[in-house]
Amino acid sequence: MEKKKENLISMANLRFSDENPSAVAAAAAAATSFGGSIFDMATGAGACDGDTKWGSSLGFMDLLGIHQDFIAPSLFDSFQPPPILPPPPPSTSSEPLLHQQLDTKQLQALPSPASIVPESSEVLNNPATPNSSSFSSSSNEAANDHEPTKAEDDEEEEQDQDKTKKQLKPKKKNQKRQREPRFAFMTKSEVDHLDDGYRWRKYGQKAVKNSPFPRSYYRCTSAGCGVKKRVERSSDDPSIVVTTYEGQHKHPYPITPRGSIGINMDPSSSFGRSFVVPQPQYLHQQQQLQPYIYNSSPSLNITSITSSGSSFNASIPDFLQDRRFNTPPTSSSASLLRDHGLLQDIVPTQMRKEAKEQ
DNA sequence: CGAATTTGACCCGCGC
DNA sequence: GCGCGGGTCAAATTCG
Repeated sequence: MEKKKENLISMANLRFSDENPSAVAAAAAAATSFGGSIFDMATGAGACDGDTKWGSSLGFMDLLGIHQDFIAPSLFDSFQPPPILPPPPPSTSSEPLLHQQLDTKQLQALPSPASIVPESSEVLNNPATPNSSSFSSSSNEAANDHEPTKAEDDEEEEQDQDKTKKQLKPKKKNQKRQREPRFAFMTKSEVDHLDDGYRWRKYGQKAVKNSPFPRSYYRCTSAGCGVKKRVERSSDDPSIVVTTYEGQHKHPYPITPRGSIGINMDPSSSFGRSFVVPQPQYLHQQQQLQPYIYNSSPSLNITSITSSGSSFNASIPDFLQDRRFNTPPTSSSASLLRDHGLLQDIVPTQMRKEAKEQ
């Protein structure tokens, strides 16, 4: 139980911000490509009019573009399925997550409401520390970013030591790790590493406490791009893959070898806001896929969290506020986590909705 | 042969 | 101060 909670919490810890739209987009792309569907969350219960709505040329980027306009009190209230999902890449053998099975337990474990209650972030990373808003805590690293002093001081010394010990990263200290905004989402997939169109290089893997599944760490291979991605499987539901993006790509969206994803990231336009979407055919597929894409059952949860309360609103994706998506998110929908990174804040919302709608 | 992955060790922050 | 867990590094290995 605890574990589950922790998992969720950690996810909640992620920050959803406008600072890393590309990451978000990538996430979205990945999610969608997996059939996981970030968006499957949005539609109304079971209603899959998604194709009509989503069918439009709205791009992921647009959808995901985290803008500052979003001010909706409740993300979910205004959230609806995105227009189109990129065709699932062949490489990913995503299985139709027909029904999300995020553990209800987990969900239940999370407190309540959602709406953007900044302070509620308590549960985050540190269940133990209540007031340390998780948000801040999880992002505490980020928070710490501003304090180079000590770090720098120690830095030199430490470096020496480090060297002596093992020539490991001398730099680390300097930069006192600044955590980029993170964006996490859950997808149901057999494949751990979702193909989001970007090139990733795995640089580490760690066993996850209380989970039989390891966590893999990836870094964008593009030079100068420090975007990282963390992938792990939910211990609760092995079919669920939790992907966390950190940072934003500073380069154009790479051309997908598979050509499965037609995303056109135009660096000049705020990093790929334009998303070229799929062929009509896909739409058809979509319908077929709908069950897991728009399915009312939450097959996927998007969790996003903003590091700062203020950023919260700012970080909300356009699509969330797009009037095109008028239908309230449904139960099934994935939960969008944002906000102080409290998963609970989000999940609850979802749940609430579900309750309502049902 | 270069790129990507694996994997053990180390760093770092945090709670106790 | 110590232990734990998350995150990262980099040498070794594997793959294309």
